[in-house]
This record gives sequence, structure tokens and C-alpha cells, in this order.
Amino acid sequence: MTREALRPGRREEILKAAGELFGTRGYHATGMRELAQALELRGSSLYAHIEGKEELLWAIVDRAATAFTAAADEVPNDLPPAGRLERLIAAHLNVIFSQLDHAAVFFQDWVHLSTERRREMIARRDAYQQRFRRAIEDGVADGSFQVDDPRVATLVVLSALNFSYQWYDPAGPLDPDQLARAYARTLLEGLRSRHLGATGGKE
Amino acid sequence: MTREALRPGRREEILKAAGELFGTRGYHATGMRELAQALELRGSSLYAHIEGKEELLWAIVDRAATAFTAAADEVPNDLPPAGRLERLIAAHLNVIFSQLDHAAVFFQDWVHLSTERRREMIARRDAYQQRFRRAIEDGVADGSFQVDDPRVATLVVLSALNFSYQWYDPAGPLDPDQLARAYARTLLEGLRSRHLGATGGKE
DNA sequence: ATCTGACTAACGAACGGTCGTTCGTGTACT
DNA sequence: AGTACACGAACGACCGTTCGTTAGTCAGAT
Repeated sequence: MTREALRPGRREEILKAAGELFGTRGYHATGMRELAQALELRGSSLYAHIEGKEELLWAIVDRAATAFTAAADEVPNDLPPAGRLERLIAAHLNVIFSQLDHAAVFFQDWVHLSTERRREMIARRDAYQQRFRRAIEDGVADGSFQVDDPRVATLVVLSALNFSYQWYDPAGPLDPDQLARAYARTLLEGLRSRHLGATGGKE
Repeated sequence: MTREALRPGRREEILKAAGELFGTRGYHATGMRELAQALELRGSSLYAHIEGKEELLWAIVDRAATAFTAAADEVPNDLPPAGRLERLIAAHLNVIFSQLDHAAVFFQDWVHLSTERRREMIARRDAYQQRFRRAIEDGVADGSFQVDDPRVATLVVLSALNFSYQWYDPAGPLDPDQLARAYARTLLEGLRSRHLGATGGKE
């Protein structure tokens, strides 16, 4: 085999392949030899570049988490709540759509991290959720939103966003930006009823 | 060991334990000996009651899928769209909340089924989604809903619902029915803006 | 009342295979 | 000469599963 690349470049290739395999087959369903084969290597050769399988998982999950946080950091905190939430939603979806494999690993396989790393991820996830909740709470305070419980509303929004990695198809007919906009709109305006009723609840 | 139970009861116990383990640790991360240990058995003993590991997974996933369909069947198709969708949402959440383990397996591990069984699940899932989409489309037609794209709206709603298995805590402070109602309301009315604007789009 | 034979279900041992990983070696490049 | 990197072989552990055996239970015959 010809000597083909410098060290850091190779590591990046491994991470990319691992992201694809973990994302589609799942972490525990992917073997190291299988990963090596995707890179035309022999399994044992991987260990010149990485520490082990879990470090690989951690690198991917950490990268995804950082991407989410970085994208949300681009949204100014002093924006009016509705516009702020819209930007947060767009940023979130953009990360998922543009790094689908890593997002899949992030949502599916973070539980398989070691206890300590899992704890760290939970903390970072909670801090991230706070931004959404704060935007919603601010929106309720200034009258642009009207929800029963901001915590539940936060869960609704983030659940709707997070599950998208399961069905989003980059090869599909819809442009991701367009899709994200439609998605965000539906979420923001919701299924807007004519006046108020329409639900079975006693008003 | 004392002879303790009749045959069908034992199988049910195994399914229950498998649901809990697959749901929390994941299908591939759970060993048959580990499952046996949870039942105070020895691994090899399991095979008097089941065909194999995948049959176990299939039984759980199939049961969950059937529960979803059965719950949706209880909702009359001739209800007005908004009320119908509300009932569909409540039914869906009720299945998730009342069978959290099986729901987790259903959403996480169905991909690990054999090709044929996976195909079947996809077909059933699509048929199920149709009910939600039809309710939304009907609601758009009769003016009670107003969305850009019914297909996207369907994905938003079902994503928001499905992801709930990740955060719902049966031991938490919130009553499941109450939570489901708040959740459904937020979804139905959405984050209702005062008039129309509030988003960044040129309206 | 006791014996008998069929049956259920749990067992220990072992199967071939795969897992993640280590190590010593070879080789092409700098 | 030194180094970066891929290799084959092998490690111990665990995987899902099979198999022959044993212990306990029950029905019916004696």
C-alpha cells in the first residue's frame, strides 16, 4: 500500500467512516473490523490512530454536541423571543441536516458512553435545553406565546426537532433550508385553530 | 428449583424482562445470559420458551406496533378533524407512557430486525402515519387547521410524540394523563402567536 | 396408596464464531 | 537511520445457541 496521508487526516477519515457506520447500524452493532474494512484496512491498523472504540464514540458525540452549542451561540440572546426561538430552531435543524450521521450517533448512542462521559453529556444537554426554554418563557412573558406549561412546550419543540434525524433524507426532494423553514413555521405557529375551541377540553 | 409456573406465563415473564433490558441497555448491548440472569435462569434455559433472540425482539416490536394501531382504531374516522387528531395524539401518548419499555424498543431497535420483518414494520408504520396525515389534511380542508405542508406537519406532530419515550419518567411528578393533555394542547394550538407576524419571514 | 411413564423446564458443558485489543514484524517514505 | 503505518497472528472474553441430562410434577394404572 502506498503511504497516502498525514496522521491527522487519517484520523479524520476514520471518524467519518465511524460516524456513518455507527449512525446507520448502531454503535454496538458495528465491529471494529467492519469499520476498518470501510477504510480498506485490517482492524488492528486502526489502533495506530485511535485509542479504542469508545474514544471514537466519544469523539463523534462530543463533536455533535459542540456543533449544537456553537450554532445556538450564533443566536443573540437579546432578540425578541419569537424570532430568537425561530433562529434556535433553524440552527438546530441545520446541524442535524448537515451532519446527519453524527446527529444520529448523538441521539442514539450517547447512552453507551461511560458513566462519566454520559454524565457530562447530560449536563451539556440540559444547559442547551435551557436556551429554548428561556426563549419560550420570555415569549410567554411578553405575550407573543401562549402555552400551558413552558417546560412541556420545550419538550414538544425539542422532541419534534430531535426526531427529525430518523426521517430526514438528504437525497430526498426537499431542500433542507426550505424544509427547515416549513418545519419551524409549523412548530412556531403550530396547528393554529380558527378561534380557540376545536379541542375537546372545556375552555 | 421448584417447578413454578405454567408454560405461557413464563414466556410472558421473559418478554417483560427482555423489554426492560432491551429498552434501557439496547438490543445489541444485552446478552442472553444477562437476560437470563434477570429471571434467575442460566441462559440455556431460555431456549425452552423462545426460538431465539431476534424472535424476542420481534415479539416486543410487533406487540408495540399492534398497541399503537389498536389505540388509533378506537378513534372514529368520522370525528371532526381537530377532535380526531387530538384523540389520536392522546391515544399515541397513552401507549408510549403505559408501555415505556416496549415503546423504547420499538423506536430504538426495530432497525435490528431481519430485512423482511423490518420491511413489514415500515409498511405498518406508514399506514399508521396516514391516519395522522389524513386528520391534518381534513382539518386544512375544513379550515380548522392552517399549515404550509400537511406532510411536514405530520412529521412534526409524530416526531414530537415519538421522542417522548426518551424523557418521560413514570416516577416523575406529572400525572401521565395531565401531561398528555398539556402536550397535545401545545401541539394542537402550537405556540400561537398574537396575530401573525413574530417570525422573521416577510409576511 | 403406590408405581409408572410422559412431560416440563432448568441445568452444565460445550460449540463455532466474533468481539475489542495487543504485539511483533515488515516496509515504504523522509 | 528513523519513523509512520499497515499487517497477520493471536489473546482472553463473550456471543447466541445446541445438546444430553436431571429433577420435579402429574395422570392413569395397579
